[in-house]
Amino acid sequence: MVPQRFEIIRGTPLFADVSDESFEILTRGAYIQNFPPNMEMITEGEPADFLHIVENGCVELFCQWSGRESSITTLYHNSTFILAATIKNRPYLMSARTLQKSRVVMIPSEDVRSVFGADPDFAIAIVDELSRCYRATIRNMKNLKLRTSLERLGNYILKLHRRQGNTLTIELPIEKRRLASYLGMTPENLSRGLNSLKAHGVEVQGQQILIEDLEALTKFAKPDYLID
Amino acid sequence: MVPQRFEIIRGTPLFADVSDESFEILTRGAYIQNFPPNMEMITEGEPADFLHIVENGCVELFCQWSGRESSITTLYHNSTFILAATIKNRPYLMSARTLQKSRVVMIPSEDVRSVFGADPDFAIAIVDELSRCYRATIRNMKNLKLRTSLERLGNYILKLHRRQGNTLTIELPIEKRRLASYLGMTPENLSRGLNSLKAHGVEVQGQQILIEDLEALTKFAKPDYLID
DNA sequence: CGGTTCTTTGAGGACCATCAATACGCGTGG
DNA sequence: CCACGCGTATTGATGGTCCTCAAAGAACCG
Repeated sequence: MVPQRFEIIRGTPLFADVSDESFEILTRGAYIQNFPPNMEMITEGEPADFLHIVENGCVELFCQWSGRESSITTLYHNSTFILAATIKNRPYLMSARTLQKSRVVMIPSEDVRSVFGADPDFAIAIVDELSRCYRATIRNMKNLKLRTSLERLGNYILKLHRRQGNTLTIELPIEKRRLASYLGMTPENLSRGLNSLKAHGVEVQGQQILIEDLEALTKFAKPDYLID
Repeated sequence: MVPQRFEIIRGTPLFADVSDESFEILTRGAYIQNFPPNMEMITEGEPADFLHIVENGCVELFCQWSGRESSITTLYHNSTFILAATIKNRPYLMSARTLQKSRVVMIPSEDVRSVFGADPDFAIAIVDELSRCYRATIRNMKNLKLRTSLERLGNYILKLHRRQGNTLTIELPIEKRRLASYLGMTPENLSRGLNSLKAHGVEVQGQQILIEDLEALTKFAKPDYLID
């Protein structure tokens, strides 16, 4: 019955290849929690007692300093966080809050570390996941340092376009103020930025975005496979 | 005699715990190369055929897009790069160039991946290194997104202060234009920024920086253990 | 010592943040 | 069903930060 409850995460890359024994150890001390929207689940600086996995819903990782706040990334189903803190047994560097009602699996960090040492397949999966997240962060950094806010916005829209099956009508998955923070700009500036992109074939109506001239937008945003 | 040549890296965290057999495999196909200063060793987009380790000297990781360039980090002796690309067998996301005459060990990525699968101690060391780099990048990101350029500069000086044994006379380890790029600003702005920090107890003479009022600088920069 | 590169300083302008006010959207309760 | 209240989104005005361009000074190197 325990395996039953955790069936969903069993299929994710991080756990797909682990042995049944390992999975049993990992889930033995684990539990599942349902969070309401807008709930701060973890706070930066706290010890990383659990590895978290978003089973469904939506979780934002963000950070704060000196009264300011910035959104780092948004996680959806079957995403893990924050693996590095768990592995190194160090405090979280980011806080996490739910954006929607979310179901989250929590595995005690100790169990993760001990199975990591005992099961080579799990170790490989961990390294894979870590590398993936690391590289995603580097891409994010390049995006921030090499592009203007308008270019970041344009490429973000193109990324949504690709993710949502190359449709020209795109739905923003998060609130604009959070998107603004993620892109390193203010909500006001995002609003103006979306208007500026009209000159490059982008039309906006609320959460809907319409790409009227994909070629123009692409020419402006210059997406790059080493960033996006 | 092969172990002889690679004695220096044997003591670094990544290799300290691996078995002699594993180390022999890792170094069998490896070689050491001496690079002159200002030499581009690897270019982003290329396949990651080797794991690189800076044995001595100084290497800058940077990235480019649309004619712009940005410095990501600077590596000194016994630093590895770029591990994640090696593990995932993906193209480099960053380029690397020497800033000084440097001696670099290059281990074929295939050997790294095969020893990684066979030697659990090496796997642990890899995960440790990956986590460390990942967390460093997150800190970097927080620094960029949560602070103004002047605050970043102030905290950078404080970091040097700590690293150089809490002396009040600090030596900049890299050129100012590269520091500017690392901090996400232009050389002109860095120059002006250093002047602005006079108001917070910082005096500059060329590559030398003198902290005249540590308390004032600290009060201004507000260093944070979750960022710096 | 001459040439190159880096650094600094100044002027101007682009970009972006802040503040303020209005409009919009949405859920709640009357 | 509508009115209300709350949070979000937009728009305008303003100012600050930061980049660009240009030129002069300083450091480095052959």
